[in-house]
Amino acid sequence: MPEVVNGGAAGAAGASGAGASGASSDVNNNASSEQLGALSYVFLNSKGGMDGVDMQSVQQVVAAMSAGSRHEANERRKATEHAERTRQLLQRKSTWERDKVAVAKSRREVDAAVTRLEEQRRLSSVFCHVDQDQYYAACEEQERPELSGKAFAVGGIGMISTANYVARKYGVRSAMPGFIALKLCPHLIFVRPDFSKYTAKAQEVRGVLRTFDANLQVRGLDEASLDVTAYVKGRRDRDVLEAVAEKIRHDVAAATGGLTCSVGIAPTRELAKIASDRNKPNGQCIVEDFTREAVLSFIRPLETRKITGIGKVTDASLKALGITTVEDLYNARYLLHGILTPTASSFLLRTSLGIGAEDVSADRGGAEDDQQEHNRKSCSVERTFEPIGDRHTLSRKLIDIAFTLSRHLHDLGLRGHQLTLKIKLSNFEIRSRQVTLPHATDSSDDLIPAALKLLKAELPLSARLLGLKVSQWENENDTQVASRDILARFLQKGDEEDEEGGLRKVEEIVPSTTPTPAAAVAAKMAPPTTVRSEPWACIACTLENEASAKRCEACGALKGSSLPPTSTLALEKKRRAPTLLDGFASRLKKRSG
DNA sequence: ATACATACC
DNA sequence: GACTGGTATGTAT
Repeated sequence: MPEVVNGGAAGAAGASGAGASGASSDVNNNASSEQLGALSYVFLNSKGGMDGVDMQSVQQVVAAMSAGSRHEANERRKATEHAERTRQLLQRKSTWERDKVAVAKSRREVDAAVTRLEEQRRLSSVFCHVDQDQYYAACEEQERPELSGKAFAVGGIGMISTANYVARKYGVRSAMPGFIALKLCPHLIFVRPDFSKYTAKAQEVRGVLRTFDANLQVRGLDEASLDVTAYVKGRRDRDVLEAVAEKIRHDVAAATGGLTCSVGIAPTRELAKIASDRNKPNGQCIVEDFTREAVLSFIRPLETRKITGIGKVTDASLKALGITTVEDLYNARYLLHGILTPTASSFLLRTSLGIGAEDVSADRGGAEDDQQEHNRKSCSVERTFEPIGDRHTLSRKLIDIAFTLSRHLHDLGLRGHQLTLKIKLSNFEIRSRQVTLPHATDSSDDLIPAALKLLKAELPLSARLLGLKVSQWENENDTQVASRDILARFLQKGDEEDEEGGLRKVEEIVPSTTPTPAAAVAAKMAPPTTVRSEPWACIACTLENEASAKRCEACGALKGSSLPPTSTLALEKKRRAPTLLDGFASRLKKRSG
């Protein structure tokens, strides 16, 4: 749904304390890394339940805890890139401003677009956004009443998923590393996440919400967007809508044994979501009344960061252009149209008018509108670990991931044509490599060799994360396929015993006593005493190896068994990433040329 | 078609 | 000391 404005973090200045003062577009940051000073982390954005928090001192703790780390170094690297892109953005701004022809053209086009958008504005629908409060934490507290009133966080020392409201008073937030949270709140209790619990509760909640809109749209485990137009029979009186919001909150709490949620009601899904955040927790907000004027006065003063789709980076770019609020966004519409991509500028224009994506039916190709199930487009598994440079160890990790992914695909009844390897280097740089497979698959027999090949091409390196993603489903247009495949697999169940342990470690998959069928066959064909020049398939990772190889080239397992890894020096290749703003420049070139 | 960046929960 | 995991999408080449 959302777009990307892209551009620089630059905002550097703003960091923590007092916002960008006069902020008038003179942002002359030569962003040397020392000048960047305080880095901007997502979890430093004050959010619900953090009203009285001294963000200044939270910021200091975060900075102190991060100082000197590889992660911080990476953040600085990114900040420098952002600063450069912002510089280019401002450059293009001034070029555009001096080009009177371009400015005039922009005016014509945007004015026409605004007219068109206003024609499409619909104020007759009633949307309701439901957002569970501190969801994971609420689920946990329900089962462990002794946590009540105490500061706790769902997650671990590495990363926090959800902080309860008590912990938030200390500045602890989701997406914050646990060790930093612990510094902010020394008595913080960590609770291990239990997703099956949250999923089960989410189903209960959805059951309730479906009585208000059978076609609700879910967003993660703790959010849903409802079209309650039919439920309210088209009425939009304030008291009717307040009553609906109250009923939803009441019904959800009743059905879940007390889980609370916050509700927002508005003429678009986007506005309803923003409204739901206003009186959190356990509150509700109905946008004044369903008129153009009410909508505009609701959004105009909002900070751009409140808009779903405008994240940290985009927000910083907008700030560099002197844009802080939605009103600023509207006032800058000609400029934005002139210097951003059409997708980005039209998203921002629509947003600044408070017009919903659903009103602009052209986007979605109206016909296949309300598909019952959300169509998943990819399935992925990724794991973080202590930095590893040894290629055999990396291969084993990757094989484990492939088995897990295979099992997930299998459970979903999906087979894909595309395999993507994701690598996070030990310095936090992210790399991805993709192949198109000869046929759609969900099998580890296909995934493992392909994944290992992708990895091998990148070696040597030292990584802290590996991930695999499968996408591009077979028979995308055939909805029958999935269920047919599930049936097929059910019928072949006997063949799948080997696969069943997809989660087991490689070492467990290769018991040294019992040779796999492949190894047994290999043994018959080539007795150990004879050195036969036959290629062999590695038992551990299935890769075909040269006859002369004594060990698997990919995973290092000894021919006929698995083997402990040997170490390899970690070298990280240096690559130049093209930036989005480079692209803007070339697009402009095309235009004028 | 592939690689990278941004965003959301 | 320590900074996630899963999915979608936009942009460039």
